[in-house]
Amino acid sequence: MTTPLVIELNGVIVAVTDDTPRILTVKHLDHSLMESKPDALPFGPLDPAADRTLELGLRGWVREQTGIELGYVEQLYTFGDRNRDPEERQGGPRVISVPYLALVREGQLSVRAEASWRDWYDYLPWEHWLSNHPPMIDEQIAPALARWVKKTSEPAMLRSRQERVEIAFGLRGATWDEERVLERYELLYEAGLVAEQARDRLWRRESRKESRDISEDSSVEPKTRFLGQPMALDHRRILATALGRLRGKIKYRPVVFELLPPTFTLLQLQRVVEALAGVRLHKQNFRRLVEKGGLVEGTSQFDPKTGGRPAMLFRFRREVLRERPAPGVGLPGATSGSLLK
Amino acid sequence: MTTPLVIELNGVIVAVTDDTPRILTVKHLDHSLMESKPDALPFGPLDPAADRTLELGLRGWVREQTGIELGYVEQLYTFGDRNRDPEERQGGPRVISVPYLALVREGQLSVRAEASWRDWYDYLPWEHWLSNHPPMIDEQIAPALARWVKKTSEPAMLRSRQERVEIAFGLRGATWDEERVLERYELLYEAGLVAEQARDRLWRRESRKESRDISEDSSVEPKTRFLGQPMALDHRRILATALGRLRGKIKYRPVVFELLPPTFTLLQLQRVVEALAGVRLHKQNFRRLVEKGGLVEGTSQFDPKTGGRPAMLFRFRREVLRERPAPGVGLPGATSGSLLK
DNA sequence: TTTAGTTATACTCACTTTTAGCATAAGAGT
DNA sequence: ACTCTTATGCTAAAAGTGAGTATAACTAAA
Repeated sequence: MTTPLVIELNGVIVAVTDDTPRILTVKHLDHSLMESKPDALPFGPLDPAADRTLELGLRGWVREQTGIELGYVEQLYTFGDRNRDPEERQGGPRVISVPYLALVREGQLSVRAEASWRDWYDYLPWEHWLSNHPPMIDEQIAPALARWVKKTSEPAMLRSRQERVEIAFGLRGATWDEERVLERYELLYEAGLVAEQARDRLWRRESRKESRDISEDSSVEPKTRFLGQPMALDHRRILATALGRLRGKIKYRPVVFELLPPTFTLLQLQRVVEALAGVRLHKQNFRRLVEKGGLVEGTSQFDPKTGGRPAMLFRFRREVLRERPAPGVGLPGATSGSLLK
Repeated sequence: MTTPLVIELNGVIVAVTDDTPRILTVKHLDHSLMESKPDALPFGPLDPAADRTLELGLRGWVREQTGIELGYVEQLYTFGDRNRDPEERQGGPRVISVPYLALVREGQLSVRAEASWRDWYDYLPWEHWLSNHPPMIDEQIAPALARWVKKTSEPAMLRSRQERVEIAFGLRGATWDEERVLERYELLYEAGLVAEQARDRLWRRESRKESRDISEDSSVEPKTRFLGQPMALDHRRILATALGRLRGKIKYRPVVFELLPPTFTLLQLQRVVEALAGVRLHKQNFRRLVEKGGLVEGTSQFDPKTGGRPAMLFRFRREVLRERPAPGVGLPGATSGSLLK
């Protein structure tokens, strides 16, 4: 008698419109105790007999649930911890999920009514540094995490938690690393600051058999409101993985262009990068970098609707792939040093 | 009647000794037509009932097959294309494989007799640029790939192949990107330059049912010897994935130290980086970079066995994690540009 | 005990990149 | 004509990089 196994495919479908990064969500029938149906990513199981590749399976589910035919797609990670899906506890199969990141141009698509575009910072508001250091971090996150750190009595664990918190959230002089999105989400989850943790705890209570799963001090924060909009299952963890990956990738591969029309102004390009990285950039230097770096080339067309002087329209310069080893847009602190003899 | 599904866990276990990167292999019982048993990575199926996480499952298999208890471990990718495992064609279950990269310190380990350490460049010799541009590239690979490119008649396909080849192998003025290891292996596979492709083609012939799987022009090169040592199943593809990932990662995360003893000389550190990247570095500048970059700190101990002046022993400086967003060792061309406003 | 060979480490110098601005250009609206 | 807005050109100072020279501290052979 073997335990059945299911591979679930998830799609994090990203577009940037109006300088806002958005993801495509669907409604999920949740039999949980959460008030309303939480947002979910498009997802569905792999059909081991019919789907020739994982990616094709994913494309099929996305087509069916949202009406979109995906272009650029990239595998993110494989989550396989037991009991990520609560149905597993009620005798369901072991579920392994394989999420994909997909980049599309929102304007050129129409989606099913069941699906809708949401600002991804609604789910991960602490990642939004466009205007400034989000006050939420100092006002809610830092104190709550400090309490959580102190909840453990073991000194080694305490130091480890302390270090994780400081590095992840750039506290006490540590520098904020915009790529550590997943680390941040997981800390907030462990510390009980996101609604999903409370939900999963309830499920854990219900199925008392595995009481050791209830870690002694991962408890719900009483006075803190939960942070950000929750999602179904572990979809927010997947979203965090996607955001982290994308923030990393734009630095060394020209993926931003998947989110832009074939021709665009440099400010449009900059806004997309900023929206993803969650950081504001220096306009003149950005221009110099992408232009001199050979990443784009001017068409001789102009965009008259800029509000000021018309901007030249640029296009992605494919040849850069031959010329430079890691063509991306670069972000603060990217200078790491080169040492060829 | 559902098709059964199996998740296979693979470990690419890396150590660097004598300035040579090595991987741990085991013997694989292969019912194929290949002369002798090909080398394999340690691997085994996930037990959906017993293994709480994928990583734990992997650690178990590695322990059993090699006698090693793994430390640093990182998931690589999930390969799910149908018929990667030839047994699938003979009615076996659908196999999805999830490989992990593990870094260990070889000197401190003793492994089972069934397992053995192999130079990873034996399997991927074209990646070895330590002494110079490997002659194999110009003498065998470039001409063979050029023939393969021309085998297609469709112009779009031809251009696409041409571009892939040039970018992957740094031909015709393109720059060699040491991270594109997987791209290179896959090109060689498609072009029939590695033994695995010939083997898989034979299997494909045998099970005639799916004749469309035989792509018209992915044929075995007649006059060329196959390149590099073959491995079982698709383990060489997995190895290529691992090498590419590791070459990327040393640049922005301090993973090299997982391969070194707690204290080491700067030359030891440099040799490990060189072994992985397959590139030689400038000694004085390397020293400046890791020292000023805060990646290491001197102990006041010295290593007397250097052959010349004794070298100071250094240790990894953990605090760098707080200070710098992406602490790694840096390689040629890493200057990408930073644009904070 | 020189002397040659080997590795370590300090320092320099000529560039190149990056940061942070200033300044001008070319449109729209009043 | 004036103001506001966005685009784009340009530059000085600071920081970082690539390639070497010079010196130090050891071992082993002459």
